[in-house]
Amino acid sequence: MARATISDVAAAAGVSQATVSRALRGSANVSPATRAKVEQAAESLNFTLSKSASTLASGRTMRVLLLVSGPLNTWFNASVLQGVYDVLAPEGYDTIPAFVTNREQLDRFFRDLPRDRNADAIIITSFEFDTALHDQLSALGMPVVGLNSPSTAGFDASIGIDNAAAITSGVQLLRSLGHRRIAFVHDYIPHDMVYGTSTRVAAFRTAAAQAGYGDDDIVMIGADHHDTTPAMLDVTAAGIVARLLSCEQHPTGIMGETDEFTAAVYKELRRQHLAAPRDFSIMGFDDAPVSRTLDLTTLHQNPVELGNAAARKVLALLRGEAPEQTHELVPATLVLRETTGRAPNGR
Amino acid sequence: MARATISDVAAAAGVSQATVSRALRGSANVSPATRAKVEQAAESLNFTLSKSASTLASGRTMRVLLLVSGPLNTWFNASVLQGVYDVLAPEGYDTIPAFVTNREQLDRFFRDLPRDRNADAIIITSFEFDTALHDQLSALGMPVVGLNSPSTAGFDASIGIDNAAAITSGVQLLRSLGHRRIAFVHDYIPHDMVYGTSTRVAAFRTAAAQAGYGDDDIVMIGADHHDTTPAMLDVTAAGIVARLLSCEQHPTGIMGETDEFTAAVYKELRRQHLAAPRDFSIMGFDDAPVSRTLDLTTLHQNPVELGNAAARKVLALLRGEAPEQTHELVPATLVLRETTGRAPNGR
DNA sequence: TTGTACGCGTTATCAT
DNA sequence: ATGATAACGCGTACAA
Repeated sequence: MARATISDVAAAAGVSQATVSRALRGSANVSPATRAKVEQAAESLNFTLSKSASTLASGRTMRVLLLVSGPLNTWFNASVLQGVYDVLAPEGYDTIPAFVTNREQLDRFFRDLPRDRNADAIIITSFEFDTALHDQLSALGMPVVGLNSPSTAGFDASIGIDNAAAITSGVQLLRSLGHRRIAFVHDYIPHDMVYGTSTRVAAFRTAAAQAGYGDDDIVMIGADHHDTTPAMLDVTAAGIVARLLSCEQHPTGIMGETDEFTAAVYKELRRQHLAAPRDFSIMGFDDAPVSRTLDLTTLHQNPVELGNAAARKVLALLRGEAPEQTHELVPATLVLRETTGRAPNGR
Repeated sequence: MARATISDVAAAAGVSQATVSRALRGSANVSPATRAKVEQAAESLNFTLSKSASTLASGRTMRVLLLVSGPLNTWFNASVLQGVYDVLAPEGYDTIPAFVTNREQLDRFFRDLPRDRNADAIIITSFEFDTALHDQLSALGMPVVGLNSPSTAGFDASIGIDNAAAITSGVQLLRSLGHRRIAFVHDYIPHDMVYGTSTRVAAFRTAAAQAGYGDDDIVMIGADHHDTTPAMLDVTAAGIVARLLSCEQHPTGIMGETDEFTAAVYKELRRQHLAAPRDFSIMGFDDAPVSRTLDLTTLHQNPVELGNAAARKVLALLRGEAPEQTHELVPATLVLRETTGRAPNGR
């Protein structure tokens, strides 16, 4: 059985192709009677419109790209995908995930994007762009919405959490608990600056200074490579803890860039027979599931909702409307759990 | 600047459209000289082939659907997606994720799939199908590959882990450690049987029986609802632990259906001042990152590699070849960590 | 409200 | 190896 085409349906319903097209897409100017006839004919012929043919004829692809930084199987990226999918799918849009791992891939991605005509819009998450890239964004010729991008330049709309404010509240928590020396532990920061990892690092620096910590009271320790395999994470964490504990007078307040990373550091700390909050305080960032299972104090964000919001902005832009809020900054709120408490005596 | 079309390139290169098409797709029968001319013309006009137009003309969409059971933001599903993407993207295929949460959505999905002509193949993960669905699969009219599906019926190819063998090895571990009574804790099993959650439950039952456990020595405890939010997970786990500990003589060997679920149960157990492996042994399934952070004994599987393999089978099928192995069953291997040990005395 | 007819940008068939 | 041309299946002015 060859596939039914729109003209088969037209013939079966006794109307023209154009009317079938209008009826099936819920367009106006179709009488209820004809619409019913057409729908029935389509149903009995087991027919739906071909997305590719529609795309070719209309110019709309009904697809939106989701470009994430790094692998798709992290809690954050997967949750954003879920959130985007949730609002796009009911509207008939496909969500096409993509990711790049280095600057070269990113450049090629942006170069091919506009001419491929394979998507109507793009959502870009967690990228740290230099100005050259902002120009590329504008040249894309389609709506571009940013998610947790440090700058709004080049984006038609964006949503993100207020990293700076969140980290400030974290720093202030540690200070109010009496921690005289504090540390920030973070992932590897690649030189080509594709990833957005440095926003929180910078935020910690300034927050600590503002809270009155001197340069000697702050220690920043980053991973020295970018191998994210679980096994390597433990090794990385071990190295970080070694550096942490070998400070002349080691920090007792620790903030981590993400919950996953913090969990590894925390684990190594326990392996050294140190306990939180007895011997130190430690807090993560994200409120990922692992922070719950560890009762880790953290800063809450909801990537599913960020994805929802980004997708809604895309939809508005695609309709030619302005999003309710063009550039939105939502707070990440402190969640107190069991790993933070008063600084140990004498520190 | 209007977009360049294939005929613009043809004109610029001084050849016909047909030749441009052949040259740009790396087809045979194009002289190196013309190919170079064409490529250069395309480059200078900033041209690439339109996927939609190609699809319409050729019938190939260069897209494959990935249907997962449940949300995309679980470790397993996100990892499968990553694995599929990794092998499909270099070949020029888009990976389109989709998921359904109940039987009705699933039926509609399958009904619309063949007539939408929006994908060349489909990968289906972790679904428990009844026979009616197997027929629908065959009627899809495109390659269908299964991933961790309990049966191979209806699939053109499949890959999955050997749940039964893995669970048997887990049960035997507990028995060899001296646990006289054992329990299996698992997620909610919906009545419409869309999810594949029952495979491991059934496997545990038979493995326990074969290992010599009597009916009174086995306790199965499932969640009584399907709310997977992190906060509810803790509540669910609390209920399960309550039931576990209020048994006449409670089991000391516990297996969980997944690491995530097991982690929640384990946490509640610790909250009751019970410690593993001192008071009980507990093991998970999957070797998800959380099992590492908890040093949880578990059964290892690698969903990224499963995704890779499934995608490779799709590619083979699409080329009209037979996959290297049509139906593949890979072992899930026991990973001994810190939460299992000899049964407490007197039990 | 409905129909006519053209165009969307390729691929594929058949010549040459 | 290359060129002409007919599909591919739909959207959309424009006309009726």
